[in-house]
Amino acid sequence: MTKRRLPALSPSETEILRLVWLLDKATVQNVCDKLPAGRKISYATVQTLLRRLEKKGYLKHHIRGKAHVFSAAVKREAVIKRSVGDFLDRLFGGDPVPLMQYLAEHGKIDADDIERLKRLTDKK
Amino acid sequence: MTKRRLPALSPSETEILRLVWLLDKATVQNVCDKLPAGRKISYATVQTLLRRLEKKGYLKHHIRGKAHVFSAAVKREAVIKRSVGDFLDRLFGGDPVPLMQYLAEHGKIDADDIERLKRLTDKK
DNA sequence: CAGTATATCGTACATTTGTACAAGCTGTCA
DNA sequence: TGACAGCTTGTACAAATGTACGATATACTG
Repeated sequence: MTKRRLPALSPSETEILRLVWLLDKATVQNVCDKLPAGRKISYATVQTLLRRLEKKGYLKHHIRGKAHVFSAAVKREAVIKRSVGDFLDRLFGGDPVPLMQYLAEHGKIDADDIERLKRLTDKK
Repeated sequence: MTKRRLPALSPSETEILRLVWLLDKATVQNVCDKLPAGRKISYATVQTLLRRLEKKGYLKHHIRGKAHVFSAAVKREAVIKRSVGDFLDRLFGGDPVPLMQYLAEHGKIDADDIERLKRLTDKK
């Protein structure tokens, strides 16, 4: 099994990668259209980011007409796992509990979220 | 109230900042000593990172003997809040539930934790 | 007081990141 | 078929990042 370590994701790359995941398959234009309203960033920049994501191994593409259609080259799960892991290490020394507490105490998650979550984990 | 927006933290800076928080007050040497075993990074590099953290406004220092003693210049809480917020935005579009879910599914957090969490948020 | 161990300071430098323009292809529609 | 809208490619470039050396300053120790 080739569990090779892809080059790290930069913040902006992560932001773009998330949108590709969301769209499943996406052209540069598609990604641009999905950018949050306030995000002022040019088509060309999105394109560069997608190019880099592909070079780094996170995306692949096929051609449709004259456009590139990008899609995930590695499982989202795996990327999330690593990103969260790295983040946890850096900010909390790897201990997830403080993060959870933070989320709870700062209203990032509310009672409803907990309910949903409870259902999710119970089901497992 | 001066809620100014400090320059973003880089991953390595975050890593070092966490150690200063942990130590409360720390010299370059102290930080080096707290680095996890595998982390190969020179004294000089740690020093640069601390310098940058101070320039960015996250740390301040006073002198003790010939050494600088660094400590937090802004509340850890505030930094955490922003870091987690940014991270959540980039990777999950701001929705914390998938993150919690990830934590849950990887055995980092179990049903009991969620129960406690529920109580925590209910009480608020 | 002079030497030594320990600090900081100034600086450097290759990469990565964020951002984007300009030039050159290529479907498509009139 | 020829022009045009829409894409990609090549390239650029300043700023941030990760990493660290060499020179200089300074507190202790004998």
